[in-house]
Amino acid sequence: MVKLVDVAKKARVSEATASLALNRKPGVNPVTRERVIKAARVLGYSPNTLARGLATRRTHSIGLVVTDIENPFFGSLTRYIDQFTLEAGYNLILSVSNDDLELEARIVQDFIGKRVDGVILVPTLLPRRDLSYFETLRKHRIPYVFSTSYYAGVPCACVMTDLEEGSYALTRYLLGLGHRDILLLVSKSPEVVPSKLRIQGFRRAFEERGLALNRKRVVQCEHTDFECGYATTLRILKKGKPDAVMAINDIMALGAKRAIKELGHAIPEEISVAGYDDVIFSSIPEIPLTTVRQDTRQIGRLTVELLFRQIRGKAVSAKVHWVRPDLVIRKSTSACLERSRHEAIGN
Amino acid sequence: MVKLVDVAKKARVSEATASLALNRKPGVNPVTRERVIKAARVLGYSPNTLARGLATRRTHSIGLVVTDIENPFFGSLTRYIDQFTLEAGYNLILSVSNDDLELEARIVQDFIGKRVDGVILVPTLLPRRDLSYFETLRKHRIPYVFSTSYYAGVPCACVMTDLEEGSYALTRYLLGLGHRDILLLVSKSPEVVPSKLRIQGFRRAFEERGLALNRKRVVQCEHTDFECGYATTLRILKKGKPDAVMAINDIMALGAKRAIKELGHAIPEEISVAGYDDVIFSSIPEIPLTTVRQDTRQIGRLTVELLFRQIRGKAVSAKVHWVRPDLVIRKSTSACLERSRHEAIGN
DNA sequence: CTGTTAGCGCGTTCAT
DNA sequence: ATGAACGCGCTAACAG
Repeated sequence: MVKLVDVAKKARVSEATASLALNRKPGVNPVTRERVIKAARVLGYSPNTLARGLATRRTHSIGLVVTDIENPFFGSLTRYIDQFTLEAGYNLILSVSNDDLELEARIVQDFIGKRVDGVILVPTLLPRRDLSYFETLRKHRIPYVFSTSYYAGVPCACVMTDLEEGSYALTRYLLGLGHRDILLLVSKSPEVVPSKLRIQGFRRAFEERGLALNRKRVVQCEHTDFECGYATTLRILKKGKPDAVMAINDIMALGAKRAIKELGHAIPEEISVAGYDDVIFSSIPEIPLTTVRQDTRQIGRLTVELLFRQIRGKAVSAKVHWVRPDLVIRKSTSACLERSRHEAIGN
Repeated sequence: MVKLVDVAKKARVSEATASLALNRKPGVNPVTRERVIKAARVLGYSPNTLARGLATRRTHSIGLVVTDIENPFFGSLTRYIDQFTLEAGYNLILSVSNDDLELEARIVQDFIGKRVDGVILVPTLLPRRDLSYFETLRKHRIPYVFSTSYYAGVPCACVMTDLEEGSYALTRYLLGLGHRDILLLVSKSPEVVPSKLRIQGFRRAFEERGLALNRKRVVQCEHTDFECGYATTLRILKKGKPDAVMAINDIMALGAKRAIKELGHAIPEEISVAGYDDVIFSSIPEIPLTTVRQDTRQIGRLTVELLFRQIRGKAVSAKVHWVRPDLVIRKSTSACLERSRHEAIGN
């Protein structure tokens, strides 16, 4: 294992000079510097980041916790966060929490142990009561930022799509098409931010029209995947046909579509379906899903920016930085035929 | 920053004893041990992994390089690799190479600097000539394993699907349906393992039937994404209609489907389409893509297993460990109507 | 400009 | 069973 002292010897300088030269710091003769750099290359020297981190108290790595890396939405977000941190000269350490609160805590603890310079956290879809690791992060003066969602009660900046607005826009659009009996599929814990905001936007659109919101149409699902979207929709449709189905994400919406088709209903003629996220697959001609796009690139960019601002010592207010959602209308939604026979449809 | 010495003081023992106690090593009085552990908890002690790694020369973290984390295929693979390494008590450091050779090299160099205990590499879709970082890995005695593909000329174990076999099975199936003029969309550099093997399987199926393979039907694409699958297919179809189109992955196949539909051809009646990977979206009713499934869980499990065998000091032969592919027949393929009018279709 | 020295926080002999 | 002293590889502060 060739180390700094070996390089120094070969270049006939002291360890300190070798260090300065290799780190391109000022105050070292250009000729000596080149000699050191060459010696390092010849010997195949690769600096030990651990030792460096121990000495400088900075690791140049930031930790990212993601809930579900199989979902292209988070895949895309991860890609951009990785890209932007890399451009800033930092490395990303990624771990997958799999929506498990305890695992998430372990991961963050590990990040702290690794002395990362910052943490980006994509919260799980479960309410977190034990906030102790945030306290540990604070004690260690490790900056952290929420991305995509946040845990209530944690004083921390957050970058996320204005889900309430997106949900509102989508619901308003559906109501405008004459739909009244709209099913909303949310997560297991509806009090969690991503669900809560979507429900709020949903309700706002109804109230705006002076319509009452049937709370029973807001359905909690154990998981937020294809299977669960399918099973839940199937179960509910057997008890009565809604005008439209909105899901918390695209993949659940696709599950819902499957259930609807299986029961012989036409989409969108009989039932409209809408998702959320605008995952790449949703734009494919076969899928044509109406959805609300979340700009992962923008979210990633702002998240990284906010984190680095803190790393550079600047204070960042613990508020939410909202990213604008984008209603994307495709072919899984259309006017509600049944209603239009009975009622006049408002604008 | 509370450190080991602080814990030791609070527990009224020496640093050495505190270390032994916290690491649950033998030779320390159970009572003292509890006292130490409690002191650590009270103080919110979080051991500095850097210092530990420096002292023990083991970091308990392994590095993973992935090419494209937006593709659910790699998302799924990453999920399993993360899971299995975690179960083994190791942490994963993930970086995205974005199919960039130079970036890949930088990432691996960084892993070496971080003194990871092992590296898992998903090679890019480009041929790698500069093999120097493998030499550096060897010098540092850091074990490494290829997953999903490998670079020719590097003595290293690899876990991947038997792509040749999968491609053969799929081609054979299409030939059996009467298709003869089959388009094969591969990557920019056809000499790269994932493309080469698919082409070989393709050819074997043709030769088995005594058919000549029209080399012009093996088409190289700049990228392996939806857009490129779409554009390439569009371009080629304008010069003549093939019986079927096979793509190197599912997402390209979907691009091909779009092009075919856009030109007004029916799938599968006029042109059959098949993909590769069996990404979750391919199973969705709207997509019904015939494809070759790769068992990401199995690949992930074996990859991690092979790496840890090396980490434990056991020798591992530098051969490829093939995982069985699985032909999945859905509704994007069917018998070739045109041929069946003219020729008798073999079994 | 360059060399000397003292930590960074922890694990690990070797005594006791 | 416990403690003192040293080393892991590197950077930073201070001399020269």
